[in-house]
Amino acid sequence: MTIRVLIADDQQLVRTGFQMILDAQPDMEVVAAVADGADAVAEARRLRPDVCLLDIRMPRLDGLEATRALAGPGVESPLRVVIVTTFDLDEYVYGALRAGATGFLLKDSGPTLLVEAVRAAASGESLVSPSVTVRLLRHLAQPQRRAAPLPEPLTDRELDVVRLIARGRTNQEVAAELFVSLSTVKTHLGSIFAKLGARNRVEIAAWAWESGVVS
Amino acid sequence: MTIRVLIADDQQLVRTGFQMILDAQPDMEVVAAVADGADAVAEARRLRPDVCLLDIRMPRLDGLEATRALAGPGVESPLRVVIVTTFDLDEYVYGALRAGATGFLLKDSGPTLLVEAVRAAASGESLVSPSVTVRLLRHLAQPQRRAAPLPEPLTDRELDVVRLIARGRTNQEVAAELFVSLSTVKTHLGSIFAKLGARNRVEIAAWAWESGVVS
DNA sequence: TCTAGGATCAGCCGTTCGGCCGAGGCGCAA
DNA sequence: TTGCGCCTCGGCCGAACGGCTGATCCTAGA
Repeated sequence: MTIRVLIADDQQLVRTGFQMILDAQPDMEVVAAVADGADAVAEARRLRPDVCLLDIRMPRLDGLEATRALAGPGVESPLRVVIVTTFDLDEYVYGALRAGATGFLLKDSGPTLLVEAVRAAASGESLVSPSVTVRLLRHLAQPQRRAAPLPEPLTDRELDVVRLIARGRTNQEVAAELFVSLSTVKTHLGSIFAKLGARNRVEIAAWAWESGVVS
Repeated sequence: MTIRVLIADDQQLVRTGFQMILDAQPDMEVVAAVADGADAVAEARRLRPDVCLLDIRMPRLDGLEATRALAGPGVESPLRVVIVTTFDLDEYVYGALRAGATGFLLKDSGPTLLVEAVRAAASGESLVSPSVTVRLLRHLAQPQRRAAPLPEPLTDRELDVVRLIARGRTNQEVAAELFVSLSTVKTHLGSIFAKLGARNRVEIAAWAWESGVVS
């Protein structure tokens, strides 16, 4: 089963470079190599390749718009898109993910990663450049660490209350769901207010969302 | 500059396999290969390798605990830890990230990715298994898409109110910050309640956090 | 054994919330 | 011009919230 790849980049050298790397793989075949986003969308819809390698900076239609057209939310049969770009700006990365990209590669990644990224994308998986990944992981790990600067740790029971409060339950509902009385809930809430320094239940909810206690 | 690697896995075959792969690289050297987490922490502190490859399932101290000890929040000079495991459970992945891991590899990844992951970790970057990455990216892309299913679109002014409510402001404070009267705030809130189908202000706040209106 | 902390409950009381009524001004489009 | 939607404001009222004091029970640790 050969992996059919479409390449879109406005620089001729990059196109042929990628093509040589991929065609050297026994299980890959470059079915199209175009120079702008509009052509990429047209050819991709016609040929339906397994993986589309898209540059971001392209004439007529940039790579993010093209990604939206090929793999964005609402597209009925989305294609696998790997964004390949020189710049690892955060806005590019998140823009690409939101647009529906499967992978995100920097052009300084080396041929090994390019091949691996295409292979991963073809099977519905994702390979992202290590230098980009490290920032993404920081993003994912961050909200959990912000849970540290809690002045005093909440007890398990208090966390139960916090989770329900954060979902919009009233004290009465929290009491019912935890099988305790309204008074008990209010007592726990009092401790939570004191420990978090919150002034009202919404501040408790906001803390819960920020710190990852609920998600 | 050779990359010094520590391997921790309770299975002898896995240890030697990893060691052979890494020692075959001209720029890598395995400085220790241990069978449990406690030894891993001790040896890592003594030898201070550039990268630690840790399995999750290990006797005495599991990989996540070991990661916390070597790279967790609060550690003064954290080491680079790559988690290598058979299972790609979500709880493992997020647990590893929260514990401070730099990378996350599955054992079915192939030698190429292992080498690349070590190289990435050594330079402070992150390489994560493609099958894991695809789920992480979905997590990152998700909150933006969930902003769509709002029953009726809120007006700009209503969004102003929502943002402040979600941060725990009282109606009085919202009024002051928006330079309007308390009555106006309550009117806006009424519209917001109707449009979102919320029953109380915390549900408004929860919607705001989930949909990405505030972050 | 005594003690400290967590979980459970009760009542009181002032404040805030949220629903409901009504009203006026403004800009835009039919 | 006549709507319509949005923003602005006021008052009323019941329900929910949040602070307070005080109490019992249980478990873990000194």
